Amino acid sequence: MKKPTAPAAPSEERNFFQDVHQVTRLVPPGRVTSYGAIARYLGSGRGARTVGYALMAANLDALTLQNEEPVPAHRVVNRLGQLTGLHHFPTPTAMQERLEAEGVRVEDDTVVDFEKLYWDPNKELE
DNA sequence: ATGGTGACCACTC
DNA sequence: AGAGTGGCCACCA
Repeated sequence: MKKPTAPAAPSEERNFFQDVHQVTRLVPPGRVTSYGAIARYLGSGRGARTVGYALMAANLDALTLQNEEPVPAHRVVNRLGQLTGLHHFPTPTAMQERLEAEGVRVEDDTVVDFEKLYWDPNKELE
């Protein structure tokens, strides 16, 4: 058995993280989703904060994996469509650049037509 | 072990 | 209608 006081895998993510990464990868290009939607989809409901945390870890992980499929964290924005996490990207413009590269218009760090591009895993995937 | 923080959201007054 | 507080999950000191 293992030691309950010591983490089995410090570098490995927890169930929640893995789940968040999975859902984020399901987001189609040109589409955006919100932390709350993912949190709700996972059953966390109000654990949106952890979702954002997982996204950050996902980005760092993507750099580490490099060979694996990165997590399109740039497709995840807050409920208002704002690129709140752009500060945590490798570059402050990486998130916006990537979104625009996919056809998503970003103005003032906010996704234009956010509700139109909004991709809800609960509804789309269901 | 406890407290505080964090890419947030929802409810209540 | 606007503002304030709690809640959720995970990590760090």
